[in-house]
Amino acid sequence: MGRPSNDTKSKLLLTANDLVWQSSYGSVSVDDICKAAGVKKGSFYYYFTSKAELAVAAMEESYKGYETEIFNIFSPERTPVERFERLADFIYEKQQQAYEKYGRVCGCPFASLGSEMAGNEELIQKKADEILHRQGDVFKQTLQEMVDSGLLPLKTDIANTGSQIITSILGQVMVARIQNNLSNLKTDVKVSLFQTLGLETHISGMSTKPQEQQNGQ
Amino acid sequence: MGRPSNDTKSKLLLTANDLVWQSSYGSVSVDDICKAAGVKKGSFYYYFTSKAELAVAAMEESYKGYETEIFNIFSPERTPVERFERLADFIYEKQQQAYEKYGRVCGCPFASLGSEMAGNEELIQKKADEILHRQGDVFKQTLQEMVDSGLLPLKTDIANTGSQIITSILGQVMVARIQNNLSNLKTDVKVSLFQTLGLETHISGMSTKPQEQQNGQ
DNA sequence: ATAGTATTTGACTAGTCAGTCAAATACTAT
DNA sequence: ATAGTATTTGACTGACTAGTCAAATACTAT
Repeated sequence: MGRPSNDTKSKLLLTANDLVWQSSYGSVSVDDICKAAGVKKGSFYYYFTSKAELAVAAMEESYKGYETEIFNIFSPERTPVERFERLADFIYEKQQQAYEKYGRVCGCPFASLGSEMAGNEELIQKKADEILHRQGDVFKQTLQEMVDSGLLPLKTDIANTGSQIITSILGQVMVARIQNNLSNLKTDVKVSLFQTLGLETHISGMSTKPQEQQNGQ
Repeated sequence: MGRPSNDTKSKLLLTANDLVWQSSYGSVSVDDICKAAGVKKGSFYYYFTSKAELAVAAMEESYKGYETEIFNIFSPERTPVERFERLADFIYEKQQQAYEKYGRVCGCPFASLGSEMAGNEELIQKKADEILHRQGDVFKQTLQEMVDSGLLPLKTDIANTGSQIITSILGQVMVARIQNNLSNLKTDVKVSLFQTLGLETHISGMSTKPQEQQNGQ
């Protein structure tokens, strides 16, 4: 030992993300993260000065990956409507994957953590806020395109519509976590997205509502 | 000492609610709650068997108060539209009061706590879920009235619309907490509410959007 | 007054928490 | 091979954690 695997830091970031996403910042200890990552605590404090600093770094690391997928979904090759359709599917897929991996609906890692620690750790709150803005900017850019191309009325309040999209998605994802139930997410994200945009939903297999049941424990 | 003030239990419930709402379940210890309530730890465990049990009891206690206000807002004396208008104002007022009292935007106490502990404390998750349903039922009842009276189209999916209302509000309130900023809440809850209902907003001083700034720290 | 009960108290666990540190180890450049 | 540096280790804090308990105290009914 001494100076081996240089992925110690990224292993810590990934592990922290996993554990906090499943449960919460408060219920995951530095020891938990170290044990799960196979790293000794001394190493942890070689790379990070505090638990909160790790959390912020993990948020950034995780969001960077998410962001490239979002950039891809919102690429100019797609029509604006296709982008939002793909977004809705993407959100569902992410939650579905997390469900398979962790055995429960996990919600939005950034918003959950941001909301949990908003009153205690300013750096975490700020990072969550920043991520919200980065996400919002992507939406607003496409909304502007839609206004320019006549798909949306000129009087559209882009900033407001953008944050409506974000809040609506976050609300649905948070409720899915609380209910530990993905079934509402499957179609409703798309429905409310198109309703917010004032567009008709002509998507296959998407009437107004089926209703299933699924609930852990 | 011995058998004095019989409000020990309710003082604990109230204090727990206050502290957890401001910060989080994980960052508030039983000692914190006891100290703030002026109660010794022995007494705490005379009334509650665990921290989680207290949290659940505090949620119920707090929601009961909230619920009577909601029942009032949704009383048959008001028209359905008035009810939802009043609801939006009520939500803003609550957050405003909490902001004045605690110095920060606090969000929804039930959803925040429910989301935080969903992966760790099943009883808390279940209680949050139950509260979501109780709230949803009130909405759905009024939505049914609106369909019956022709205010909403017959084909309206009431269950879906009801949960859209809830998720949209929760999303907005959570983002307000993360951003520690109430200004978007003031008009946007009403706007998105009426948009979800497919009704025009003819409310005084409610165009689409002003924009202020307010941010602690 | 006295017996019984509800409530309070404070001292007590035993484990966990975030964070520290000096020493050991492995790599890199010379 | 050797000197310097990056990284790892494990043992160590001291404060805090949720929860326990026997004894003390205050109320209620008689």
